[in-house]
Amino acid sequence: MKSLKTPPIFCCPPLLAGCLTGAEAASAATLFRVLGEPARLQLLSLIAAQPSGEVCACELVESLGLSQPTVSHHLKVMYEAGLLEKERRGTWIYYRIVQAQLVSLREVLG
Amino acid sequence: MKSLKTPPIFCCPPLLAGCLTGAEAASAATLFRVLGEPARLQLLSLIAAQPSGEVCACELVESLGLSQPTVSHHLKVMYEAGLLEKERRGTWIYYRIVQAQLVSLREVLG
DNA sequence: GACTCACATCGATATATGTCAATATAGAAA
DNA sequence: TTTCTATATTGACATATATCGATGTGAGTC
Repeated sequence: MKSLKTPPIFCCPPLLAGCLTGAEAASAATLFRVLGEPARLQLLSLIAAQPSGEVCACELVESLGLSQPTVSHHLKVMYEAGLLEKERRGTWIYYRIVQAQLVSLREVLG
Repeated sequence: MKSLKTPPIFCCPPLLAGCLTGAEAASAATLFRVLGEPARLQLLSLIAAQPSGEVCACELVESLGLSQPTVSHHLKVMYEAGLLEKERRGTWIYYRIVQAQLVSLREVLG
């Protein structure tokens, strides 16, 4: 914090408002934080690598060295963040990537 | 985990290797995790909004509602992640954004 | 040297979260 | 209904980290 007894002589004037509002920063940060986990990035990569664009959850459990509850947890985190959509077909649940969220993050990085 | 006593009859065959290796996922996740903090995104936004492309640290301290040690911590985290570079000029330290890291993250999202 | 400003580090604390074993739930098939 | 498979939830634990007050460090000024 700047000292209270002296005016800002040596330092620069306050910045203009930045491009990102607090709310925008918060929502983008929530998505980035979801991506900030190697296991989740690999799950996304596995889904994206499929020509069908979807993968059943049991395949994802087998592909990483993680337990089934842990994979289920990561899928839930990404689903609730809007990065994945899921569809039940019989016993299995298929996950797909929601592109819109990734696109908005790319714009933040631009 | 799949049951050990039965072969994978009802389930699908293992996936091919995903696009991201474990190491690639780890390094990208580290960067995403750094971005997964609203305060850090706002700091980046403030720096990016400057025509000069650089901002002295004291301005950043004043622009967010956070204490000076906290801002210093966030700047250090981003600097060590390679997202920022800094230059001391006299008493002040100026921070600039390193574009290369952001570009690589955009590619991961593509 | 003495003082001030800018920034970094330390220590402590609270909170968040990744992980798994155990268990629950839900659908399919017998 | 009973049983099996697929997925989710719970509870517990360990680790990471955001935050701040206090203090240290380094540069400039008097």
